[in-house]
Amino acid sequence: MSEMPKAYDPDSVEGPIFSSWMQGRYFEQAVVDGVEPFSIVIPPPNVTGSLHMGHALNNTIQDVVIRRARMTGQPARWVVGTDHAGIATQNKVEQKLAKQGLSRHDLSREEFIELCWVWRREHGSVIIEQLKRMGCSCDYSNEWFTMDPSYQRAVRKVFVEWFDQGLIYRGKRIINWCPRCSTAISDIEVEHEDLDSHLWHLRYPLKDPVAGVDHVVVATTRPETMLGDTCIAVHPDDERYRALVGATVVLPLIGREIPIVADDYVDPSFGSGAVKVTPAHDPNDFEIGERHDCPKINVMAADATINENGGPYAGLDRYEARKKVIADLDAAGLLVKIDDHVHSVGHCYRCNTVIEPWLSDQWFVDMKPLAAPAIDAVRDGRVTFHPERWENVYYHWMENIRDWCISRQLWWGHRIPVFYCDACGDMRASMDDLDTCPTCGSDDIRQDEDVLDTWFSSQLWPFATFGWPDASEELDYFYPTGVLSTARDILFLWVARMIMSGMYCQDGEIPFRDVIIHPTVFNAEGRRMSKSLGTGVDPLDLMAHYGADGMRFGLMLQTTGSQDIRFSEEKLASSRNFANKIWNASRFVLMNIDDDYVPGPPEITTVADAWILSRLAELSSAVDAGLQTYQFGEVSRALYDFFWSEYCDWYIELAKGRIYAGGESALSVKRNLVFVLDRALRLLHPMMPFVTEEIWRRLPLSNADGAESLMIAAWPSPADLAGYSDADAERSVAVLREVVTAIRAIRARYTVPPKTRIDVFVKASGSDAVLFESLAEEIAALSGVGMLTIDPVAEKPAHAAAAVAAGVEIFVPLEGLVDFDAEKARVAKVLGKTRDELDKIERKLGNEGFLSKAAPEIIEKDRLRAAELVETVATLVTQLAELEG
RNA sequence: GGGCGAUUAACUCAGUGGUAGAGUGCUUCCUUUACACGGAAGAGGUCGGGGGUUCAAGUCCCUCAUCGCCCA
Repeated sequence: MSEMPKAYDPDSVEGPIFSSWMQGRYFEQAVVDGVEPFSIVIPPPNVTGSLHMGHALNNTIQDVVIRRARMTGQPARWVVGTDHAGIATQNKVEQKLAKQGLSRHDLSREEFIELCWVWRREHGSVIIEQLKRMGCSCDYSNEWFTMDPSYQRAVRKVFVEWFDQGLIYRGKRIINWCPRCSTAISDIEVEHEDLDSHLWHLRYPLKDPVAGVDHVVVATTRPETMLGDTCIAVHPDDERYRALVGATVVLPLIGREIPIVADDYVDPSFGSGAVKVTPAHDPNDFEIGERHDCPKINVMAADATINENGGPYAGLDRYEARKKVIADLDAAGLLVKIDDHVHSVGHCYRCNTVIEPWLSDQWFVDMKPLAAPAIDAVRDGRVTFHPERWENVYYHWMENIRDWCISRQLWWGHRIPVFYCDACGDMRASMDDLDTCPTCGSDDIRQDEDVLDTWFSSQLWPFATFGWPDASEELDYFYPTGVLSTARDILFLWVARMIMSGMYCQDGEIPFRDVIIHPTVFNAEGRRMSKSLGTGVDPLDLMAHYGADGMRFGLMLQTTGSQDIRFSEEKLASSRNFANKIWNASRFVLMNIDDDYVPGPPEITTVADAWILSRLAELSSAVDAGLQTYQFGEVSRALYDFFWSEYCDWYIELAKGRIYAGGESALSVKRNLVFVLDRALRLLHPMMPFVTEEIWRRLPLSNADGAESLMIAAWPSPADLAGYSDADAERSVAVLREVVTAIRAIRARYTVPPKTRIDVFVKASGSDAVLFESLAEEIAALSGVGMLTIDPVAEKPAHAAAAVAAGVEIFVPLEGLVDFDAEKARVAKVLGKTRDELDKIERKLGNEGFLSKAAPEIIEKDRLRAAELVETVATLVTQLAELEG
């Protein structure tokens, strides 16, 4: 066994440990008949992506959950892979082409798709490698991609079934068009942002004056769309315009004659109360246009320039057209006024370009029939959200769900398997590509040009990754999965759709039981981390500084159910220090294990032994329960406190004397040190897999406790350790700690040199005296005491510092050192605080309501506390009097 | 406009009815053979404001304020 370096060095440990896990094939999990499995599917990262803080957090959570499950003996599989990210991947390849002065239209569709595959082979594994760097225990031998051949069959099967059942339909609708990506996107891929803009009031002349009125004023936030206006609408009850309904307006700049119609949609209080209606460029206007049978004139091309329908403005970009339209209207005296106005503008969630509501032919999914069972699954608890409040967000969206636009005008992706016969007009969805029309036999047949939304394929992830649509033992075994962990912005894009499609495709069986919605990681200023804004932090840099364990644990410390994370690098630094602390504690234990050490079970020979084992038992139940309810912050704090503030600060310190003394006591304390370290490392392993594994392999364990690797060692079950619970030992050590701290405080107050032994008198009688006698050795060892005297009638020497701890008085003779004035001030302050507390508690005990209504154990606790406080006050009063005398 | 969340020590945050906690920072002391990525001892909060319920409220209810997010 090699010597342990003085400081833990993640760099030299993480690589070899990870390789050993891969070599041991511990991440792989086959079907085990008759044993309940546990599985997780990773939210497939975008194949073009690289690890960001959201991934780092989310994958740490999944790794913690799956590692615990694996250690409990459940067959555990974590499915990994990437999604083909239609827009993003296509962008990457187009950028590459652009460098050669080419666009995808210079290539055939097939050639372009082949380039996408090449790109994926060359760059698509970046994020998978980064997951390995983090230590994620995914099954990398079974990596999936949403364009895999069997996955393509899954997508096609769902499309064809939904098509045949009428759940998928084609229609000419207003959709969200991204002019940069040159494709439609769905409603939930649009992000709305309030922008400062204007409300332009425009004067539209009437063809013929009505009752002396020769124009109508309309207000608009998008003046350039007036080129496509096909009517003016007013509210039917609006007295101002009643006479004008049915009149004709001559559209300025264009000259088209358009009617004034009455429609309930119009809000008479907004703007002038009259609105211009552009049915091809606004979803509400589309509806008005439908109701009044107005033409839908599309004035914009796919790149958001004005098309030939825009007359003199054809060819202008939408914003140039806006400027020119306003200028021209102004010149014609038709611009009435411009108000400041804030309005909500949709942006593409991929590229942040302003979305254009645009009329076009697209494919949609009718979501309501799919949503109904998925709502029930959450209502009746088959699927549970953590934190629970996200269930309401889910219900709200699902109950108001709208049809999903699934067609994308891209080449890279799952091509829509719909075939049109130009000879007979047949249109059908087909599992197999068609060369001839099944109806008329013509070969004049073509496939739809569009591909499907990437989310259409990734919604199938929880079952397509187990081989569906083929019958599969793995699907039967691992589906439904146990946990889905994700960021909240994916709730609708992904989680809800997985529940819907999972239940549809798997006979109503849900895809996962628990959904974890983890916090969002913001930067220190509370801003969203963004690569383009430079406000992000790179997890790879963090791992380089703090180790993968430091980053993981630092994130876990910050993960609570109630609050987003304002990312604190300090927490990572303290987590790195924590790893080093554990390393050094282990180093101490191993340095003291000599060649003739024989592994064995723990042996309780002192109160400290009983205490640390009791604390271990408590830790195991806290960690086990906490992980099962996804309380990652609480679990990590429990582990931190146990290792640092109990095992290191007290148990190891108490062990030193016994080790140096040798003999039987040395052997038993070594066995306890090893046993507790072993079990605690197991409990910590899911959060800090590397450092725990590295240390654990060095531990001298008995065959019963050993395994090739910590990651497949047995999880310490709370039931196995429950027998070590010992309330008496815990109380005794609490007293020990209080007294030691009091003596150390006296030493610090008078700067007694560390090596100087001091004499200490403890004034205790009865059961107190017995307790102190039993702890005398430990107290002395930890506070540098030469002679400890326990005496029921101890008298305070003249030159002595004094303290009250655990209800007893402690004297430390310090000839010539005591500063009486400082001592008086200190005692007075402590006395004041103690009296305040006593007053409070006595008021409570004098309250009839409290005595009659509070729980008896609470009252008893307060009585004991009051009694102790009374003694403490009396002692302090005496001490103060002596100091003043 | 509707909903959700937050407001606790200088900073970042735990704490879902019974004596206010942690990490970091700060002060003092300590290079004691596990660890200076350390040890010891300290200082520092009327738990955003107001009202209510309760024997008891940081914790439950109402209300206001501020900040953030989502939906329309």
